[in-house]
Amino acid sequence: MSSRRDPDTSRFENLARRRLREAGVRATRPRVLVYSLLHSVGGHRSVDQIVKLLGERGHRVQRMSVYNVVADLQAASLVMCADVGPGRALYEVNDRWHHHFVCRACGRVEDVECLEGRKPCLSPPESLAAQVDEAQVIFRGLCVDCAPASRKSSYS
Amino acid sequence: MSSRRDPDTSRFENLARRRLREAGVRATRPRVLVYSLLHSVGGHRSVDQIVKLLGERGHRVQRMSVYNVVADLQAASLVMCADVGPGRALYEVNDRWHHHFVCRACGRVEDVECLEGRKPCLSPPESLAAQVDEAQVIFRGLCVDCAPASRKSSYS
DNA sequence: TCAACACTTTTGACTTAGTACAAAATGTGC
DNA sequence: GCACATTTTGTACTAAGTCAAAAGTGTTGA
Repeated sequence: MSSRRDPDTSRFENLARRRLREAGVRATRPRVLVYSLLHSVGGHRSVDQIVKLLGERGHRVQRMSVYNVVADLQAASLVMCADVGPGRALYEVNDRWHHHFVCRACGRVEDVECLEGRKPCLSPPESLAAQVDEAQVIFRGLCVDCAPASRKSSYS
Repeated sequence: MSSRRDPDTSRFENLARRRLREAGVRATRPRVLVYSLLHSVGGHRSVDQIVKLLGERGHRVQRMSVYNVVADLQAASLVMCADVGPGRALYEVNDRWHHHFVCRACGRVEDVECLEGRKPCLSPPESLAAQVDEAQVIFRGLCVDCAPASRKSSYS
């Protein structure tokens, strides 16, 4: 039924189905929908935003299902949770390892290229006797849109 | 009244009062209590944990007040919010700039020394045309207590 | 292609985290 | 010590995430 709505959508969904199978997870309806949505819209999305975006496209999926799905897809390394500080969790497709910049003023999140491009890109001090498999960096400051406004007050 | 409970407590509270004044914020009861608590117990504490810990010490403070207090103290650079991923915000005293290690299994948070020791310790790529004032790193993996347990399954 | 079965989704209620606002209280400078 | 603005308190509310049991669906093997 969804294949008749939009040619692009079905293309994304077929890709999603294949990727899911390859990763060893069952290609259920919510999983295909969530994964292909994240692919098509891009960016960093919260669970409720995913539910809303799918709803707008005519796909009713439960909130709880999306919570399950993102957890499963994260375990399968198909999506990743963007560390942007406390608050609600944001998810994105896991293509290339990267970091994030968060604007203090407007909350906008942008990707920051990782020089390494793969997971353990920074090494923690030896003293931490544990196995570390990833190091996410959060850059904070003011984005190009917000910087001028607050710079004005610094100059006064 | 609190000064008669515990000699150490009043010492922390006097220190806190002085620091608050120096930072230009009014030394109100909740602020003094929260700040001296964070100093004395150390570690990374959520708002509700702070309310509970204060309650156990005989100080009743509203949850809402603690939210206000940590926001004010953060603005005054007296406490900082530890970026440990989505979920509730954790606060700690702001002494030396450092990063965090979070255990995937038990959620434990540990401090990781920052080689620089002061705020913008990593530079973002030039392409991000914005002013960046801090870069927090979150190391994820398994802590010394959890590592052996899951290593077992990797070896099977 | 079909049936069986385990794995997922759905549902609704519940816990936890954080916010809004107005009234009461309190710290600080004079 | 007073006046006044700043904070705190209390209550109610929204948002975010979890739990558990029943219903439903994808996959495997015949």
